[in-house]
Amino acid sequence: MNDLGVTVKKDEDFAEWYIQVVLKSNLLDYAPIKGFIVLKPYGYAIWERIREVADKRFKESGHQNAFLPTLIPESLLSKEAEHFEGFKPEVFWVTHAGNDELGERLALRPTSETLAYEIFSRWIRSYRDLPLKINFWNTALRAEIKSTKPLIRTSEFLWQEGHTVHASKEEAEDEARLMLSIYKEIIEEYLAIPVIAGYKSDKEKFVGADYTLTLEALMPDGRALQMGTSHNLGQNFSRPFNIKFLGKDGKEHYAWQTSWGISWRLIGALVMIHGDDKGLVLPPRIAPIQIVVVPIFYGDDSKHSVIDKCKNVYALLRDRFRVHLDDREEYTPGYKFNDWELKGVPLRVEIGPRDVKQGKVVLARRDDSRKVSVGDEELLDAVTNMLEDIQHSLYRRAYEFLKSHTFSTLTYDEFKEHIEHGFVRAYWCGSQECELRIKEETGADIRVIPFTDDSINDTDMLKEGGMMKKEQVRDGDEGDTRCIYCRRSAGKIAYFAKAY
RNA sequence: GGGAGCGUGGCCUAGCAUGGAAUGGUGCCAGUCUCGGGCACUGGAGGUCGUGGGUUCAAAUCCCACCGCUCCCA
Repeated sequence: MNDLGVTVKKDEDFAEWYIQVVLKSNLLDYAPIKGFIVLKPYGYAIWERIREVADKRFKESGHQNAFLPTLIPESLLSKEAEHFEGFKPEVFWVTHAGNDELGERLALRPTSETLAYEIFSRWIRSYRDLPLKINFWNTALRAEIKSTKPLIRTSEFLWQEGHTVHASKEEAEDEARLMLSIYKEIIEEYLAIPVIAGYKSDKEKFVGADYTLTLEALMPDGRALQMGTSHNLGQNFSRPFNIKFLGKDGKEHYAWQTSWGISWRLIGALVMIHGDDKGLVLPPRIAPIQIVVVPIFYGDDSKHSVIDKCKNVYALLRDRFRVHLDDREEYTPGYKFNDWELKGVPLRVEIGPRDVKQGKVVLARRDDSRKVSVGDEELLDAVTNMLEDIQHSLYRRAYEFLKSHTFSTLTYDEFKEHIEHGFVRAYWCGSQECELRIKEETGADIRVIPFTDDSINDTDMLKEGGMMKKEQVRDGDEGDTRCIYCRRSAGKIAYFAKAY
């Protein structure tokens, strides 16, 4: 063993493990500017898969892609005061054009609401122009100086930001909810990461939004990670940006808006949740390479028959799967096994002289390291089933982790103990003061206030009942539903956790 | 905002106390040999010791300043 592989164990030094995995598996590299990274081809291929899946859903639900400039004049960015105050500390400013100082500073977009809405206001005149539903695949820049982490917290990140304009409040609400459910589907069914859906508290919501919907996942170190957000902006932006339309009633109305986004942070979550001591483990539905074929040959005698069989298998699988034939001659099979395991390819097909002779191949799973030998005629079925099985067992494993690290409690003492290990589900009075105090004393935030009135969460946790029961923290708690902190009567149930 | 530590071939690293030819591993290149779990051997290329200044016959080593990075505390 040498330092080509990951040299620390995931459960012994998680932070170091994460860095080694993302670097050594060839996802990314550091850039020469603090807080910035370079996404290498293998990492970008994962982003392309996420983008492919998401883009399809966006288009199916009536959204169109467009492009916006990176620079936003200060006068525009500051037009919505609360929004500006929120982003100000992390804005990069362009102050010069060549040698000349600019009359007005230009922000490198931290997010595009202000720029997009200035433009939207020129496009919208009548209710017939609505709804306007546009998505941008781009990057955003936020100056992160402390505690940066590749993919999780970087000063520039790849993301998509959707921006919509609607004629009614209800329509905007539905849109915000719909996009969250689309995100949830992508994250759970493709990335195999279970999430908890609900509202952000006022303290944690997007600055300028009426409310923010969020999806929260739990990382192996017990910290929560925000996976995607969808904001109902109400009329908070349409007023300052003057997005008005003439309704059927012949009167002018301010429009109702949403914005929503997911970023390459999802790749970071993927690494943390599914990875192991050997490196990455990618769910088949999102893996850029689902199957790698590795030939094993001794001398020239068997070499040709092995290579031929590998090519046949490759051709057979290529139509239905993303498959790669590793025919490099300068590396030994053992080296290749380790290399592809580091890169997280879900399934490996090994073909050697023995397999050629017996009319078989060896299939090796990345998730549990099991190897099986299957006859050539069963190959297609076996591969299909195994990939599905890997997809589901990865989700299952992540789900069991989330479940076993989500604690329900009625006492603050227990709260402080559990908060070190995952989500704590507790009653909360709804006051920001309690929220701040808890943050101060324990380092934990309210990550999500779960939905109680809809079907979004019913796909998993809630359906199983028990600890996830909607109206109660725990079964039979009707007698004590007071706030975990101030002991006043509680209006809500909230999930607390330390966050990235 | 406060404190501590670290910068040596692509990467990791020895050397620094007590100044005197820059150590080893990995990776890279060539060849031979191998290949069912990171093969082995031989040879080779690759270094402004973060930057600038100072002390000294002599500085990776001691002193000063700067730059960069990491960690801890608020």
